Amino acid sequence: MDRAIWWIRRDLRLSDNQALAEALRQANTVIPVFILDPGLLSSDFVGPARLAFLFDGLRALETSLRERGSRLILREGDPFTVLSALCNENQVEGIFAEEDYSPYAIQRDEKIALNLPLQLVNGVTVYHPEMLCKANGEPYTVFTPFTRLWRSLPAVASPLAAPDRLPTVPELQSLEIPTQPSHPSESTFRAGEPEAQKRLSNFINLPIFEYANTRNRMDLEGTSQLSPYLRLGMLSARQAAWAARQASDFAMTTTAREGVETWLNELIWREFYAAILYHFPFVRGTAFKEALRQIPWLNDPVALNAWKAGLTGYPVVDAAMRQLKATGWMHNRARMITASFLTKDLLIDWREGERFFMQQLLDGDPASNNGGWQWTAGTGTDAAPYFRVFNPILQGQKFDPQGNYVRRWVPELAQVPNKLLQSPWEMPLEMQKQVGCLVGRDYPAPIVDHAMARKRVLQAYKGQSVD
DNA sequence: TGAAATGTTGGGGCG
DNA sequence: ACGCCCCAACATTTC
Repeated sequence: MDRAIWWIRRDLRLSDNQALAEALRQANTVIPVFILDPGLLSSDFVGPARLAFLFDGLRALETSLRERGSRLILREGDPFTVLSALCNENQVEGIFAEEDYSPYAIQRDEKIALNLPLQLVNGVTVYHPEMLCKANGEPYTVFTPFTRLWRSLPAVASPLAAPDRLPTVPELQSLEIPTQPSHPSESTFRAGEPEAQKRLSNFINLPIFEYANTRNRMDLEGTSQLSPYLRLGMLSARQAAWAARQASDFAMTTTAREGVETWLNELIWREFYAAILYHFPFVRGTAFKEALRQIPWLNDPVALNAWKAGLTGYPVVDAAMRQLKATGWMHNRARMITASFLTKDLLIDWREGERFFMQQLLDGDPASNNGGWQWTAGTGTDAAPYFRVFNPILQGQKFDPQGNYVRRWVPELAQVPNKLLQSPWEMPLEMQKQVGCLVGRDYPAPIVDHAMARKRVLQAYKGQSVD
């Protein structure tokens, strides 16, 4: 064909882009198009942080396109309307896009494919969810057999190189990439493919070999922090999995091998939740476990706001929530702790937390975020049992042993001695004065007593659960 | 990818 | 030397 559109959605990269590669294979001229979809941008599952990251990512992509003789066409509106107009006015014969498995995307794409020549190509995950089913065709709902199958599949294909040159794009009208909204004040995530690839290569060069030991430590940078880049496809899942394979060739010690395998496992968790959402789209909004759809939530709006603001009186919870707001990212261990606190200590519906995380996180992904929340709430596939209640004090002591994480994000506690840092209300009044932190004035008293809350949530879940 | 409650063991102080 | 108690330390069970 002569002209095709590369419809960019969550694949803001030129390297290892199977949709772009297929468009280039089939067409002489490829028009890169991104559509600002009001239906998505105004959703309450989107917030300014990720929008700003998206717009910066588009700017970076446009730069890369121009360097190769192409350009980015930015339009706004309902995708079907926009694409129809583009096709009619420019004799476009094909539209190529990376398949997206979220319910909204599936519905949108099915409707478009009825009337327009849309071809979907795999790429959001390494393997298509349809490939990751049991012998009888049923999807997996337990992670362990899923990961066993994932690892047994033919080796991950090597990623595609970015094309050196791209065809010239006809003169088409294009919007300016918005400069609003602004970034979280302390975000360290620079958008764009070059940054993503640099971070990946840094990570597999050394930190990956320590990953098994350091990944749970909130006070260290033990994780790859690649999730925002995977979210918008500045890095492909295949590039990440391929890099892990390369790293495993250099893993000489047991620790190093464990590090690589543990990190790969996290990538497979991402594929697992993508497959869950693909096969069970109702999990967006409904507990996977039928027996846990009637939990008597308290949903106290005051408590919810305290949680959002990082003012619960539990230092590790507050540190994490403030990190989220300030940077658009939160350590995974901290995500589990804050999610457990919201659902189990405060007895607030996991959907409230899911939505807030989607609004705040640069990496907010409908599948992974939903999977994580349902896991913690105990309502999901292969989820934590309902009686697994995190103790925020013990979690802080274990995974922030020197308290550097808490001190970084909750500066009013900076002078509190280590022993009482995770439970500052236990400081004698004399000590509170000495360290300049009166509990109840300079830092909140705990909004709930954990021991009481634990008993309460076990009661609330009891009888709701059959297992 | 928990934590609390309960049970067991074994060393040491002490009469 | 012996029995008794206390209580860490560790293991198991329960939520």
